[in-house]
Amino acid sequence: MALGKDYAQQHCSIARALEVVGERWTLLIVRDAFYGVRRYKDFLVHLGIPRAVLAARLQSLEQAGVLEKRRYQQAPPRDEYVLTDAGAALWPTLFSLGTWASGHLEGMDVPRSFLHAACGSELGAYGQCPACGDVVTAGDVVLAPRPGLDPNPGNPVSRALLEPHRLLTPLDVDR
Amino acid sequence: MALGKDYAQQHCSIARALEVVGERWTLLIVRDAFYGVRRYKDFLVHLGIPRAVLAARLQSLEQAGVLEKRRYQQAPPRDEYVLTDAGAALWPTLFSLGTWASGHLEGMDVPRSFLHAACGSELGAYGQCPACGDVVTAGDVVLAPRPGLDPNPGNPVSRALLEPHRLLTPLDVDR
DNA sequence: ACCATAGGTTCAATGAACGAACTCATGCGA
DNA sequence: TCGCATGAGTTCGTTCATTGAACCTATGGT
Repeated sequence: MALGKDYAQQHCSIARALEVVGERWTLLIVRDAFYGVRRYKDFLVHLGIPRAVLAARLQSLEQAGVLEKRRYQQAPPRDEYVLTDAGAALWPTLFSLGTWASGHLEGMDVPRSFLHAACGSELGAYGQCPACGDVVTAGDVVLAPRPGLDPNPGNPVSRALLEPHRLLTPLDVDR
Repeated sequence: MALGKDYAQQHCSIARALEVVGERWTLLIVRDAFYGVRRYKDFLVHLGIPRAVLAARLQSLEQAGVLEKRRYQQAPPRDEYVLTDAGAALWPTLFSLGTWASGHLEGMDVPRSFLHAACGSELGAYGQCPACGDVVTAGDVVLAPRPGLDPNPGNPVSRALLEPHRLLTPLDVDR
């Protein structure tokens, strides 16, 4: 992409990471993938992203090995995009980014919380469970809405996310 | 900035974070601030960023409360940009981003390592010290070059970074 | 035969990034 | 005092990316 030309020079792992996930929209797509969004249409309506940009980003994330595109239905042919293991390893980054915003940005009311699936307690700094002491990986995290989240959103993906949902498991969008 | 119009709708802490640090160059500027870069000129030569973009980013990071601009010399007037506490709290994000790239991107040879200043061991997942078990904050991290890093870089900032350097402490660029 | 749906691609208009040149305040050496 | 150098920007024309609307294709349903 475009970041490449300059960033590649940097010879730094952070710069290399940003080459892959640093473009506009990219990390939001990855976030949605953690939330269980898998289909083109669902990314589209949930993010409000232009179609051309979504297609480009899905393709580059697939090439980078973050997402895997796989056919889940033959006729009509339908593909879904699922996080690979490498993609799922982005969870600490995404979690700390969200935690940072919750704690350090003005006027943030935190709309959702991340809970340890095993015990239900809210994850603390560095994604640790304060009760168990475990560092919790994405598959053991439950995303739960909090009061203040719009109870009647306009798109089916947001509606599906009104109920607690385990990360990485597919979201049942069509009720 | 430009991301705002769409991202603001998202009512999600990750989206809010990306509003502040999600633009091109922004996280590399923050990374350099952790490395001890403080002056306009040094950001410029180390990043190879267009001057206008750098000026815009420094200003928006200051407004967001990530960087503090402060006068370190009256005549001629000279300012430096230093991470605030809120800015320094971005360390886990940056660290996990770098860790992710080191572990999951093709053909990454890791050019630098992050060590726990107290004991010298290399930091593990989520920025924990495997020896002490402590979660290490940015101020207790030493950035150390590894073999393979260009031994004779073209700019003084990269030259200064050839020696181990504690994060957040000012970099002595002029030898 | 007609419409709907999922997942795209194409295209003109807009906006952001780029890089070179210019500005301005100051210090310094001759 | 003149002239040059330095740091920290701003200005501006060109290039590149993003946007949103329209179009396309394959299939299924009625």
